[in-house]
Amino acid sequence: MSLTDTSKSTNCLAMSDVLNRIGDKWSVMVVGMLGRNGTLRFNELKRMINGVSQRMLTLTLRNLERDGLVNRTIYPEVPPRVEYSLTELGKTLQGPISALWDWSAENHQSIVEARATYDARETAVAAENHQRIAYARG
Amino acid sequence: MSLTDTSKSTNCLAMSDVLNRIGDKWSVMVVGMLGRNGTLRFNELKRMINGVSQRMLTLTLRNLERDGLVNRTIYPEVPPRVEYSLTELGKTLQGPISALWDWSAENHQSIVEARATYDARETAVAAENHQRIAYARG
DNA sequence: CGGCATCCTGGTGGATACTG
DNA sequence: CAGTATCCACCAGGATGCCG
Repeated sequence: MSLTDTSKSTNCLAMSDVLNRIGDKWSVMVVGMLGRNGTLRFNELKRMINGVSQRMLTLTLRNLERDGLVNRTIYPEVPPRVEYSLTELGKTLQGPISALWDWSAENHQSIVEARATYDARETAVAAENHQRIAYARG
Repeated sequence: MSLTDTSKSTNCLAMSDVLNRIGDKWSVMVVGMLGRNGTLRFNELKRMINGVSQRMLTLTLRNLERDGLVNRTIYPEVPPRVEYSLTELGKTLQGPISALWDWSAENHQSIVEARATYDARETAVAAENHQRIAYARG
């Protein structure tokens, strides 16, 4: 499926659907972590992913499992042990996600600078408009 | 910046920040559309991106502009004309996004099937538990 | 045409407490 | 340890109406 095919509406729907899952920051983080570390337990993931709540990690993992991207293995021990890893399908996602991750690392600084420039200009424009209003009022 | 560097916390923050913008489905759609069509007007984008509201398209475009990913050109005519296109930085995003788009097209079906399998199993388990409860109650 | 301002609602997700 | 359950605050985002 080449890039030129993406104008088809079916691809928009697929992209939309996929984005609803992997566009989620926690999902990307989980796939990234599992991709690099192979197999991780629940609390290991929780510690590695900064800011994720227990609830969100649980939901994220369930969704990834449901979509066939993550394996969930339960060991019937006491205390319980549950291990997560990427499925073969999940591993194929590593490529695109790595590309995104690398892009972020490379271009984050540019974005931060662009924001600063934009905000400075917006502030200046706002001040100018304020002046105009003052003039109009006499 | 290679994949092995992504365990650094700084990269997690950058990724998180970038994901907040490009993880948004509308942003991805807009970049995709502008990438393939070069320059588009507001209502052209609105027509091409199925389901986007005027408000969300406006906000999405403003954020992309603020992040230095999209150019906004106003032509002081009547009726007004505003054209949008990707900046150089925005164009570099096309690669990662295309990769994601292609992956979606290729693997969407697998995900749909995985969901169906998962849901069928969950339903079966729920039914089984229901049986157990019935037994327990006598 | 290409917005912006306002209102309003549903869902997202955090905090907390409890369980096998 | 690895969840589940419940409550609740917040805000994302749709609908609508007005404007340059």
